[in-house]
Amino acid sequence: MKFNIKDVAQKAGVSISTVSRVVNNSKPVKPKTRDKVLDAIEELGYRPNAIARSLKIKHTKSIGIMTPDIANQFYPEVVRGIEDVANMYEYTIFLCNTDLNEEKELQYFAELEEKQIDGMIFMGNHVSDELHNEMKSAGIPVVLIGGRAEDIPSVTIDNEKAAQEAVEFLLKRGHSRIGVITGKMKDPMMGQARLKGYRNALEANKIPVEEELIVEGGYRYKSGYEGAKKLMLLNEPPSAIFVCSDEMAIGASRAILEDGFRIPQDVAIMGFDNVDISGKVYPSLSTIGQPMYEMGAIAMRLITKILHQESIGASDVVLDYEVIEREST
Amino acid sequence: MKFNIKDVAQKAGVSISTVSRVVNNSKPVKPKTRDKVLDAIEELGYRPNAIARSLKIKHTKSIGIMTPDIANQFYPEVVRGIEDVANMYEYTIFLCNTDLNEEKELQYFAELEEKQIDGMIFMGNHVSDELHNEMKSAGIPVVLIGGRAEDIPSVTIDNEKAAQEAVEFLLKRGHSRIGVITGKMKDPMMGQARLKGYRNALEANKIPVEEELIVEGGYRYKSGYEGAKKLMLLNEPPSAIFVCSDEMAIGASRAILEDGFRIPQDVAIMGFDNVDISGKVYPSLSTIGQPMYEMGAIAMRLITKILHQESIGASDVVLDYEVIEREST
DNA sequence: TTGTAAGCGTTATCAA
DNA sequence: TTGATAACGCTTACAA
Repeated sequence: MKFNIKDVAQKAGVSISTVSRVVNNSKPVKPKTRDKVLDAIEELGYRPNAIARSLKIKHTKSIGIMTPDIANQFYPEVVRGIEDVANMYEYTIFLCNTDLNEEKELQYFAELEEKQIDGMIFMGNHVSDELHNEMKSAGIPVVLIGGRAEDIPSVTIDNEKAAQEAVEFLLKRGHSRIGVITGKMKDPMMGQARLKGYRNALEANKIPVEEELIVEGGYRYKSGYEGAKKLMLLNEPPSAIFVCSDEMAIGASRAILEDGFRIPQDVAIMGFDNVDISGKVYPSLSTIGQPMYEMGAIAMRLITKILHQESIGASDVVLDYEVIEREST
Repeated sequence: MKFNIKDVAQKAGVSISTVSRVVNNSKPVKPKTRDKVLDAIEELGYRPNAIARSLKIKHTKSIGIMTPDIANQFYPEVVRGIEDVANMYEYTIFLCNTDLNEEKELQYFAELEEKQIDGMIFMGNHVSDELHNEMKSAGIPVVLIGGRAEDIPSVTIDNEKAAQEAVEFLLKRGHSRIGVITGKMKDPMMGQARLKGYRNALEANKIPVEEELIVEGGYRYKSGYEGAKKLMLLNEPPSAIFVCSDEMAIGASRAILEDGFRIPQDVAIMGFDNVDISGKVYPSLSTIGQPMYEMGAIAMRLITKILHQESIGASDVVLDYEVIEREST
């Protein structure tokens, strides 16, 4: 049996307003009547209906998260970061998987907007024009993680600079013939920016960029595996490879080991992300550490700040990365 | 600017009822007036308010998921399975991380119940009495993944049998001194059942169970690492180790490799779960494959069935596992 | 300190 | 085929 505020009021012999007042602690209530109400609540096992409440007060304490695929190594950690601070502020989160599909992004956005979410955190490699419109017109705070879009707060790292440091790290270790397995080139951050960093590093060190050393990957294991195979088949294979995601780097390591090369003696591998597993595999992966948990936590914190109209300083927050040296270099 | 059904009605010059009818396609509407309404909707960019709708119709098309920690290797895949079928049936999911903490479980359950979720999928190693009460009295379908509780539908695999097969697999490869790194012993499935399977296998093969070969782990990498170190320090170390989760198995592998042993020549490793990464690490992990995605998908399917009152057959569905042979054995 | 009543944006019943 | 209107369960002026 499900009871509502009216039942409680009846049972306690008071009006529904006073029940509301004790439930929300919103106005003083005489201790005695408060106790009566509390007893009634207890006895009936009353649970307030948050939907009805939301309808009235016009917010839901729910926020949406759109992630390309929670089953990918990178996202669970940031979602955890989001959820922890969401929970702290008593928000609860809707999770959506978009598969980077614009249709799905749009459809989910509409769905969540109808459900009156108070805010939304978006991860994806690009905000389409249509989605951008939706975001602007929805009238709720949106923050991006790992990407940028006009007029929308974001939390990122400096991918270009990080990538540059990654290959400079390799350069300093004496490598001069360095391959790269990139992200998808249509992805501005994971694709373009990181490749740009690679080029920067070589140019800054007066090393000519050879196109044959650049192979386009994606994000997943398989493309890393294939990319490395390709690279090692070159007449003059690289002595080090900068792989633009850890998952690909693990694939690349496997390919290299299979081909009978040693890591890092024959070829060094530098990853990107510092996904949980990268320190645990053998050989453990040197990589660029992205503060995934923090990115999520900060994004969510941003949302709460906007919601509470605390001034938010710079609305594009750029977090520090770190270069992590492990066994693969 | 946010518009509601009234605004649309006004703009279209009809009553709100007919707007509702065209929005929901619930009753015939003359094509001409339908068009007027559609135009108004378009023009205003009207989005129905699902909260108001839910208040009236008494369901929300939202379901809750409680997971110990989405950042653990195992869960993202099952959550993905859940979400995919949820999406198919137009449900959207609330995600919660409990850290296996009973307080948090209870608190989240109440929160979601107040938000009027239509159903709930629970993952955790145990359903406390209090939570069990809540589940029964909430009046919504609940299904468990990876665990059992009285009167609550569940989807699992036969952990005991799977574990037994895992060690029998080792036995058949000629190992007779087999160590085990267990899950937490207070966990009925990952802890108790899998250890039971280990004992069964040895007993069935008339091999005495030696307590020194049994070390209690947990779930994470570190306990696998430490467990293996301990085992390899024995006067007579095992020639194979059955590790009750892949993440621990990866930790164990690392420990063994560090100690200068080879896998599988000196010691074979058998994991459990078949987490995404286990086929990608080096050496790749032989393991028991749990159909994680399917577990999620089926659990969610169960929810929709109950919600639509389709009869559900057996309410405890036990899925097949598979023993996967890779490089570590 | 408490109660009455209006209203949040829908759906659905009933009449027209 | 359409329109008034009463819920749905709550919060919040306003009055007492």
